[in-house]
Amino acid sequence: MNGQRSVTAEDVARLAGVSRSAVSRAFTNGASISSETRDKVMAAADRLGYRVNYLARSLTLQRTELVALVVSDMDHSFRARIVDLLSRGLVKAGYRPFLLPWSDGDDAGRLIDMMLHYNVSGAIMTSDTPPGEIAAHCARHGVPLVLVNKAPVDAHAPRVLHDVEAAGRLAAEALFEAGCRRVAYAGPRRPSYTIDARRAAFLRHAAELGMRCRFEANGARPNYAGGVEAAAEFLPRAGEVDGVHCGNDFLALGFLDRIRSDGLRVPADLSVVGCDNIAEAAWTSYDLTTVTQDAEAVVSACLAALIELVEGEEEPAPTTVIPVRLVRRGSTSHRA
Amino acid sequence: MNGQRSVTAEDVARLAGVSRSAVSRAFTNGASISSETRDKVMAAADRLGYRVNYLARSLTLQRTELVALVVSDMDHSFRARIVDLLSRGLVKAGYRPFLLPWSDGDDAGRLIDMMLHYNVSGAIMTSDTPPGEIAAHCARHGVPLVLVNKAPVDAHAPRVLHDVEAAGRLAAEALFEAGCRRVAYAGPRRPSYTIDARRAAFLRHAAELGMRCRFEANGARPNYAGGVEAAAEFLPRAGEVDGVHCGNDFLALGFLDRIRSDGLRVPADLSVVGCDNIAEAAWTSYDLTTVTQDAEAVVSACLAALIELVEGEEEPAPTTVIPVRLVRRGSTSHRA
DNA sequence: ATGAAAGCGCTAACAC
DNA sequence: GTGTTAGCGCTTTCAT
Repeated sequence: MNGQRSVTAEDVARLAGVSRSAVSRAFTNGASISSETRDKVMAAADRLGYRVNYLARSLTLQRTELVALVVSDMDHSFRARIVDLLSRGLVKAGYRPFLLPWSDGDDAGRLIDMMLHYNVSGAIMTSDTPPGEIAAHCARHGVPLVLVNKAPVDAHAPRVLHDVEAAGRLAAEALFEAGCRRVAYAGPRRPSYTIDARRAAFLRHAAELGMRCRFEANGARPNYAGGVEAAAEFLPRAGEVDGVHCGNDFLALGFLDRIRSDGLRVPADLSVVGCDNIAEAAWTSYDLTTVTQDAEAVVSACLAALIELVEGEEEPAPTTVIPVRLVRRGSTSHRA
Repeated sequence: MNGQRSVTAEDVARLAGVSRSAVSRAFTNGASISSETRDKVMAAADRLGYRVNYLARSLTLQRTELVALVVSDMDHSFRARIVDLLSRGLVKAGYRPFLLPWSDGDDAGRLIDMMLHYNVSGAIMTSDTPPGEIAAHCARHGVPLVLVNKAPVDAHAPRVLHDVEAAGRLAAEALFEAGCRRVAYAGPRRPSYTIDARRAAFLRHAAELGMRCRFEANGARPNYAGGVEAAAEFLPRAGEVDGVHCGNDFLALGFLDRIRSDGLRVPADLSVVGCDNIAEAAWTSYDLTTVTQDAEAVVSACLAALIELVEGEEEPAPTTVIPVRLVRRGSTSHRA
């Protein structure tokens, strides 16, 4: 099935009546070649359907355009969005995204193997489950790596993350301004760098505003099901508080659904604030007040850092913090 | 930054005191080599951190493990799921997913260029916006291609799709069994192969069951916003019907939210059936009855077809239809 | 079982 | 500006 021998520069050269190198030059930006021969080459190439073999080229060039995209939890719509934006940005910048899915329990060694087998010129790691150990491998083997919303690692690798400190503060302020004075926090049991950092900031700022955090409720993972679980743990003590901050939006939505089916009204009985501003948060059934994480800004900073790392002279900033802002919706009461 | 010269088979050979070919053989499955020399090679390779350069290898082998994943609309969570499953499946099967994002208005030529530049050994196209024209290019250049949930194309390319006929029928039956007799259809204006085919099947089966379809309402795209738009168009005539089938779940959720905020109660006033069974459909706020499309089955059929195409002797089936089934939830009334 | 040598498709340094 | 030549890292006959 896969028969047809591919057409090579040699074939084109023969047809155009020039040398192999002329063909190469015709396809190399800024090579010294007369427009006349270039035209001849291009015509021949067109006729034969010739395409430069980038794999062969990368052999001589000692570099590829491949960039590994290490990603887990694609079912999280925020992550899917990031991957989408990243891959588009990479292509636009002349790179080719190479998808390396990561699952809990995978072998970090195999992952780094793949990167090296294919000689990727860089890698991007998003979501916090892939172990930091991978970063050390990348560093050792000279693979430029950028981390997105991930914990710092021992190895030197630039990171891009949204402003977790501000996010926690904004969540606390939003509850405060909604009139809340006694709050709680609902989060995942599974550790997550950004969620945990945000939680800490939230608790600190809540305390500063005089809103003591009465208790915390947990679900297993930072998704809808985790929110439902956290709500179940929360409900018996619901009367003690008037505001809740949830670890992320997915969790908040599950939390909302669960407490509502128990008869609690939002925001009358309780104000709720999430984080991420996923598309679903804006849906009428939820109308969730949340802290927005600007995916496009995160991605463009990430790409800038990677490109600087790969092509640039200077080191990119070790950490780029992307600003966040509050999106006020119906899940927090509006005080006059 | 990207300094370190990569270690080659030559280096390993020297350290192990053997020839280059011995090294190659040590890494080639089923090559004739004594376990003694293999051990020597492996030890040296380990010490140097040697990895076979697959790009160089592919030059001699005349084939790569690269598979292009042409994907658009990754913000659709169902698509993200498919991409996730596909990439994991490909990696497991020894292939490497190469992500080629597609946006409306992109140039099909550039896309095929990339595939050829990198000598991909196959391609998978999901979602129906990328033009069928790409398939013709693939065929002409001998790139094995599998289509997922896409319209048939002129070029010969195996397709995998869920059973649209059954899906339409199940939706009609679900409404009928919920007691509906006068129904409507809400869909996107933007054409979509699977959605359009499902609509046709739905209308036909509804008629057979004696439920005349009174009218159709449309939104622009098959997403939440499109559902809201369709609902706006629907509401003035809401009284004429007792059941609605929506083009897909995302659209159904927007539709639900919009009609509910107008005071309509589901399923008391109206039963609603979607299609896809996205995660959100199960959320308490929606509890949407829907036709489930088994993403895992779709993906494994797709991979099987691709692998058969690339490695196999026989042609895979031109079309693989994946069964669907109804998931009954709260958006349709239960009759005794 | 092993090494030498040729060649995969390409680019670049070197002569002219 | 153009052709010739060497070489990128690898696999694979072909001898031995």
